[in-house]
Amino acid sequence: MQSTSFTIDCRDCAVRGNCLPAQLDDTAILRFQQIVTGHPALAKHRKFLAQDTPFIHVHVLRSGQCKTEHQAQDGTRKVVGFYGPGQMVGLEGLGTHTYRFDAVTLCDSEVCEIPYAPLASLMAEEAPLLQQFHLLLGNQLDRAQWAMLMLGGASAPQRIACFLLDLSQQHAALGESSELFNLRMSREEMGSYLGLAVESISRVLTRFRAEGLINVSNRKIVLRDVAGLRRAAEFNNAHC
Amino acid sequence: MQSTSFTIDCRDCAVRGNCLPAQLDDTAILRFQQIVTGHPALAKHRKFLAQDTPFIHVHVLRSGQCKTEHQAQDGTRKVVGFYGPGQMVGLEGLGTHTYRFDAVTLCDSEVCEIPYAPLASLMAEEAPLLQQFHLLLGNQLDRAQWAMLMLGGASAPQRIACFLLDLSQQHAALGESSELFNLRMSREEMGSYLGLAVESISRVLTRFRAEGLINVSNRKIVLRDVAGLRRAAEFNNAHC
DNA sequence: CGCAAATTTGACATCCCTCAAAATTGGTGG
DNA sequence: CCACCAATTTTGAGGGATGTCAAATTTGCG
Repeated sequence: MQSTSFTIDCRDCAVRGNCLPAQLDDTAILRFQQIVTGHPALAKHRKFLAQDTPFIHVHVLRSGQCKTEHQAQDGTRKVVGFYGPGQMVGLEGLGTHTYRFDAVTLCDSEVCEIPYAPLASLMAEEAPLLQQFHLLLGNQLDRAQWAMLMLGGASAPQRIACFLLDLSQQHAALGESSELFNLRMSREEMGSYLGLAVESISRVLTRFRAEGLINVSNRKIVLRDVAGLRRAAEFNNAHC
Repeated sequence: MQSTSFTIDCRDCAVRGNCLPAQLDDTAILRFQQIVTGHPALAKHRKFLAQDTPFIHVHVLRSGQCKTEHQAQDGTRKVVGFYGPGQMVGLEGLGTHTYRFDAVTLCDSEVCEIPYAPLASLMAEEAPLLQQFHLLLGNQLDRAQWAMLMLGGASAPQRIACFLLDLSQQHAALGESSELFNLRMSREEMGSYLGLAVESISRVLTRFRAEGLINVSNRKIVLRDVAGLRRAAEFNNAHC
């Protein structure tokens, strides 16, 4: 996929506190880094994982953002998840030994590759690494099950309100503004993820603007009334 | 929750081949068993995990079946998953340190409890245990993401066809008939899980019967035309 | 500046939910 | 063992939310 690769330094990484080596001391981090492969930045819309290819590496976003996408036999594509800095991508391969989805960058991004076999060996020796891996894995499972609740039970406005609040929270977690941000994905990708038609996304966003909940101009979003959005989401769980 | 508990013997367990100690040799299994707590059989409709309580144990179904269920602040309940013998329940707690859902038996069941802390220590020493844990976790993530695809994109008949085929496969995996089985859950629970109204479930099942795809009499299901069901599912991925 | 892609808006169709009621099932006590 | 009652399931009628199709508008990029 890339012609060159190089070792990276986790200690100067912006997401160090949330990533796999979060709990490792300096000597352990050095061991960890030895099995991590860094790559030159990937351009926007680059596929870096291919559905149905063997699972070998755990991939972690160092910067940027990406989506995972399922392609059905009839060619239909559907977005399954969005991922930001510090998140692992492709973990469903742990069960099937095969990536189940394509992973595609939404903007220029850096992706670290960690071959699973040596990672597992290192986990056996460094307990904090094992803990952190399980923590991140548990979070992914939690997010997926929360998404199931949404997709199975929430109306279009509820889904979109939840989605915006979730984005807001993720931005906050990265130390960025939680009320003013740019969508990295198209309406079509949003709709695909939320199980809604592009037109529905557009209509609801317009309605939210008319109701004074948000400002939206193309991909620029301003949350004007977070409490109101929460009411619109009315999906009372810890995620929104 | 239970007044008594006792150690169990994994070697005579029906699901040994799929459970956590699947890959362990006899001496390792003995160590594993020391941290597992067995319990007397739970009756039907017993809650054995409570939403928002601290995550301490990994729970594994030794026999029977259960559902996990989310309760919203307004009291609304929604089924998030169904689990059978050999499957772990409550793993989303790995991320949040809190069970996110109630777990309730659908029929008389046996549940093993494994405290996570010593389990993690043992994983560090027994590599096959680590592998199996990650395999099962990966499978859960895979299932959840597959459910997202269904809930976000499939029609009522597609969801129900998928669901039946999935059940069929699970029964086959346990060495039972894949074409004749009993539903352990009510129409309401099915609908809640699939994001459909009870009435829709009923109507679609009746239609499937009229089309010769299945026989259904209350909770007794016979798959009469698996190929036809697959066509109805038309959700062309490895799960159906 | 110009064109292709993305987004918005409008009109209409459809699937599924809601409400209502009948039929069936399963459990309980006589 | 049977009768009864509550809970579950089925069936029917009608409405509403969201998808589909079509076209106008805006955006982004060369």
